[in-house]
Amino acid sequence: MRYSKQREEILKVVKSLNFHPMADDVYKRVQRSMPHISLGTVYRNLNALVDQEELSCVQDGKIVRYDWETGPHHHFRCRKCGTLYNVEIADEDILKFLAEKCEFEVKEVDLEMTGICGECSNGTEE
Amino acid sequence: MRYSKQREEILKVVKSLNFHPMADDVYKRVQRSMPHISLGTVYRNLNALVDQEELSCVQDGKIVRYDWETGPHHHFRCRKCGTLYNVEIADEDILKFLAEKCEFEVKEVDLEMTGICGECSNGTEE
DNA sequence: GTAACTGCAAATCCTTTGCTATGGA
DNA sequence: TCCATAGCAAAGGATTTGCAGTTAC
Repeated sequence: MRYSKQREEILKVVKSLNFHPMADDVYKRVQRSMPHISLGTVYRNLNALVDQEELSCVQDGKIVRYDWETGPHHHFRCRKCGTLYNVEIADEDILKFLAEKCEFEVKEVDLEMTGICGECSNGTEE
Repeated sequence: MRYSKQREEILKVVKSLNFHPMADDVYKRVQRSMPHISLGTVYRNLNALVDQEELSCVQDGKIVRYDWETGPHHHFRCRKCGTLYNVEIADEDILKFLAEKCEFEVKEVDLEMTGICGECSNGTEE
């Protein structure tokens, strides 16, 4: 893959954000430094970066969100604020657990957990 | 919600299928007995049935698939044939497992498992 | 009778694609 | 130079919505 200033900037933006942006979020951010960039270029590069495993992505309802984290990981969604958090749980533990519980031979798992995050439960609990 | 012949037929069709149909699959099937039904009506009724919890749905990439199973359950996708199977695993077991592994207080989990299903591994294994 | 529901078509949203121009190696 | 990549705009697919006519109750 050939170098491009646009792709470099797109990658930098996703890695700099502390949330899981959708393509349009990335587009708006990159526009600040590259006003002429097109949305198509953003989509093409995000897809390329996911293919190269420099980024990963999560399906969030109908839309795709991008994720700076490329290693195997799972997601926790806060019911209150909607934030999507990355959660690291060793896959081997989950697979071992599932081996006992599931009739199929599971090779890979994707977990989406839901609950209330720490931020949102502050003051509510204690 | 008022009765409608269309909704009754749509529900019947989803419950009769042994796969997870997308709206258009349902539309095509219902058309056999109701040639004038519109795709909009199918979408509206599928959404209504999910709201009423007479059906559930699964996000499958960009599209929504409908599911005759309304109780809590998970999904296993075969890498080879693409079939989406329903899997019943007691949520309490998973939540107990996750309580130890995850920093968040998980209230709900959604598992998407991947592997090769029995049908597809026949002959390959043994 | 009247609100909810239908069919139809247009609109919407996110995403991809075709095309010509540009720029990295 | 040459081909991958950019920008732009048009097309695409799944889904929703607006509206006028129809139907359940």
